[in-house]
Amino acid sequence: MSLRYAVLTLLDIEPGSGYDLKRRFERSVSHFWSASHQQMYRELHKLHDEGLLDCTEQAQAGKPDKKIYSLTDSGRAALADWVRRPAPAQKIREPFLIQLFAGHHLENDQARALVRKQLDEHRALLASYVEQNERVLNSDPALQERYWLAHQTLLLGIEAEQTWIQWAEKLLRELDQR
Amino acid sequence: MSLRYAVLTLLDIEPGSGYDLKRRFERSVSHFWSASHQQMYRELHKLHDEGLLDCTEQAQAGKPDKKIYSLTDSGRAALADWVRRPAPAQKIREPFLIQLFAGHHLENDQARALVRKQLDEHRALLASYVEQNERVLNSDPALQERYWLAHQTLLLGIEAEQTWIQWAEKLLRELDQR
DNA sequence: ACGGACATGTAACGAGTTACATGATTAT
DNA sequence: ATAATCATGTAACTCGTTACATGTCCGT
Repeated sequence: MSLRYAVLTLLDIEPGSGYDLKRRFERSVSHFWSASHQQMYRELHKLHDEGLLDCTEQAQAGKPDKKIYSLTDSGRAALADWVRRPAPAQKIREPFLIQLFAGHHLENDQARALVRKQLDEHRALLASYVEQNERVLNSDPALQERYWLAHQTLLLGIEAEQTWIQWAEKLLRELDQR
Repeated sequence: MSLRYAVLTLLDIEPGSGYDLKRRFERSVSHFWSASHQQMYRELHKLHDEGLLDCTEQAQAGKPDKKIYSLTDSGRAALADWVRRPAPAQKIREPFLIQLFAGHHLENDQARALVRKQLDEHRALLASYVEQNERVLNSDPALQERYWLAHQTLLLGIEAEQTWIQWAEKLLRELDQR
């Protein structure tokens, strides 16, 4: 039930098409949500059917038509209502940690290869969050004030990645010594 | 595709029933995986049909019969094979952070209530991980050595929760000042 | 008498992934 | 020519949640 509110939140901040939304999920909220374009289109149709979104088609020169979605009054009401009810805690599901948990099947160098691979991915994530953070810090102070709470989510993403990376680096050092 | 390997891993360490497994998910791997009993039974049936698990029924005095599952040779082979292939990175989906992202719909005290609620839950998680950790540290050193890598996953869980809690406490202090 | 732990399941639905499908424009 | 970006979609499948269903034993 949360995807719909993620979509409503982004469209509330700024209306856009399914394609726009997909990019915004990748570039601005990837530290706490992800969704494929198939999910977007399905969700947008459903929200439109339920009257939470308006849709206007926009012709473009040299590009396919766009369907621009924006919140209706009942969409804004649904979002404002959901936002203040405590959300269910996320359930963690981390395949890599299953692999370590089954680690007695792994040779030392295989374990190191797995950890190094994850470490690369998490370092790349951290770098992209830090970059995003710099863009925020260079933006209009009035906007920064308006989206101050939203920005806190990015700071959590950064700290979480740093913790992860430190843990993995320590683990690699210990694996090297065995 | 990862639930099946989580199930295989736990049954590889020690055979058991669906009910046992459900408890072990809650008590020993909840820091990286969760699953309901319905998922267990479905997955166990599937793995049994595919020949990765053996099943023997065990009558019990005063309790319902148990179906004890254990890995077949091909089950162990499937696990050993999967374990060394890099797993896909987890996709984060955290409903609470959507709520903060839509935080311009929240009054200051509503935001504080949401954060405090999450903080309580994360503190409870941390306490349960710390308790688990103490049980591990008091266990047979030979087992600790055998499951050293598995134990590292718990240490990550603990550090991740500490990071989360520190972030939330700081956020609460800042919300108090506004 | 009632609730909690033990033990196993079915059915329906919602969420997420993978594969397939189409078609224009722009840059190499 | 060929790939990348823009733009929208369908179909089939797996995974995860919620609700329903049954029955025993044990403690209070």
